[in-house]
Amino acid sequence: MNTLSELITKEMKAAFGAAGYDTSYAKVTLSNRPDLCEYQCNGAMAAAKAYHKAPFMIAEDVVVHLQESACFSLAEAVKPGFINLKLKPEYVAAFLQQMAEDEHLGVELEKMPRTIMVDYGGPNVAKPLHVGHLRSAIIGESVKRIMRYKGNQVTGDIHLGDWGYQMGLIITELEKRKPELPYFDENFTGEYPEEAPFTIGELEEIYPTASAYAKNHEEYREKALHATYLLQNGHRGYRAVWNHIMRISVADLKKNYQSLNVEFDLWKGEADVQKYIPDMVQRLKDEGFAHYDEGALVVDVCEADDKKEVPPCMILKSDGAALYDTTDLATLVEREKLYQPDEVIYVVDKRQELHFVQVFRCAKKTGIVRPETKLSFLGFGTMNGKDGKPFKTREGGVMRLENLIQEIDDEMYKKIMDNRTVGEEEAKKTAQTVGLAAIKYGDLSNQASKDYIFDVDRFTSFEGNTGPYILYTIVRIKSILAKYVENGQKESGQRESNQIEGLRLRAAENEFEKALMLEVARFNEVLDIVYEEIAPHKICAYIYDVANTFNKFYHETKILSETDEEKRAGYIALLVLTKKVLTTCIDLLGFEAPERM
RNA sequence: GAGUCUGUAGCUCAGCUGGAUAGAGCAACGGCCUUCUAAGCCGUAGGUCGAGGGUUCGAAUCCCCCCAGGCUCGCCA
Repeated sequence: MNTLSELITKEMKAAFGAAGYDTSYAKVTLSNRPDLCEYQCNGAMAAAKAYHKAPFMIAEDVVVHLQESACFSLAEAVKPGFINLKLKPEYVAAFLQQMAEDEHLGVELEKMPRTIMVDYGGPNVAKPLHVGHLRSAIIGESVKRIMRYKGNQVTGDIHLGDWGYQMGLIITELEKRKPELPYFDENFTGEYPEEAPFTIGELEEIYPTASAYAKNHEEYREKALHATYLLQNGHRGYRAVWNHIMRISVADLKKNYQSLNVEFDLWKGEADVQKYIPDMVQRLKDEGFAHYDEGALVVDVCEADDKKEVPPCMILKSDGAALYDTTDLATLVEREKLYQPDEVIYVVDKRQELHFVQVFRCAKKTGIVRPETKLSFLGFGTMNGKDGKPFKTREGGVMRLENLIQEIDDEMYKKIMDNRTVGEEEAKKTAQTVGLAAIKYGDLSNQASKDYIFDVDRFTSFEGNTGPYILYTIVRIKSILAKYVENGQKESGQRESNQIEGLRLRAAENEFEKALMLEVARFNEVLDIVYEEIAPHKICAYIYDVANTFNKFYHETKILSETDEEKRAGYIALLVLTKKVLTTCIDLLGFEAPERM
């Protein structure tokens, strides 16, 4: 289905052509002067030079051909050379009707669906999630959903950090505490216990303890490094411990991500791709891509038009160990082998950009991915506190994600209990739903690539451009629709479940209704832009506009008490569509609306 | 030092493939609940768009140059 702008532009092109001007000047855009018109065309001014003619005259020539148009109620030439446009209410209503009947609300699916992998999340096993993990999860989830909505085959991969030094630390600390465990008995040949020797709580305490201790105790550090080495080289007991760590930690991570409404299709990690490294390294050597430089094995990735020197991609350290370049390349090896993605999107901290430039270039150059595979880096900025510095707890430590969420939920719960008389159970659940929306909307309404300030007070204040405001608007609509159904049942005594579906949109009769219709009609156009630019924040901007326009309409219009039955049904049809647009959008952002709040 | 991003109202942010009077929200001040949820709506006030040049009929937007700040710059990830 075309967008409204496309349809209008088509009309405008015909008019430009009929008036004898090139149709490329006929682009119509949303008006930036809503007091004057709904849409506008600035092409006459651009065309003035080419035709050696005053812009206003060109505009007048064009406008003549628009007077009989089926879609414009107003088409006038103004001052320097603007063409101001207003749409016929019936035209807009017909457009919305078509949209309402379309399964995808008028959004065109990708004609050539692509296989896309979104690499996001990236938590480290055995370390608690902290606020640093929040943005990747939130943005990545939204990106995944947006790509999917357009009809692509999308896979979300969490890319666990499960193969590093932290594992050696945990093993070392565990051995120190419980040396009697069979994992540490070199002569043990039996079955290791199925039960893990620690709980998730202990695990989370072991890592920071060990990490801190290692910093001050060289011998301990050496031991941990050695343990890491042994683990990576197949030490049977350590491998068994590693399995325990993984099982417990992943279960906990799943729980945490679930509470964020974040869902991964793949739970792959660094450990999964270690097996590809030897062959990959060998091939890079054999085919002459890699060479030794200062003792390390590297692949040059600088290019002729680089403005600065791009350091080589490092494959092996001087001591022969793999590092993160290696792992990311091996991950691409596996992805190519198993999934052949057309595109891989990395949703990671923007400070890692150089690393990914190196990896992407190396992967392309060495044929790890096909030349046509698109590798995209979607870097996000830092989440700062009110002071503009990276977000910390009051004590200056790293804020755990759970605590942050809890803090927001508590605030929300208080607010809900203050405002309404809802049961405690419902209030608790609603608080979580609204709290999550507050956090996600607060994040996603900013451009992903920029740093932003996470202000708990602002996000929990729930006024203005916030997630809760959006939810409140949806809840209002739901409430009206529910009452409409209820009233209908009372009047007719019937129990039709679907009274609000299938009602026809009517031409708007007042400016508030029309404004809402025009806003809702922009949905497919906005989604195309969001998709092309991978810009979730534009969804936020859009639904904020929709919510505002709806609330104005709501304020000016008596919906349920409207006596003209057809008119009332038309309102309901509009509300149903508005609700669909809003709920679809928040679903793409990764949160949902409660029934009441 | 090099590269890169950012600088818009007191605060937080849109707008940036050039267009009419630079938009929101918060904070401040003033209105609107016997009527579909006032977590709402309406209004007032608040800006030499970091500075200076340039291109253009027209610049927050494009180019140049400064200023300020963030981030990155081979053996941690």
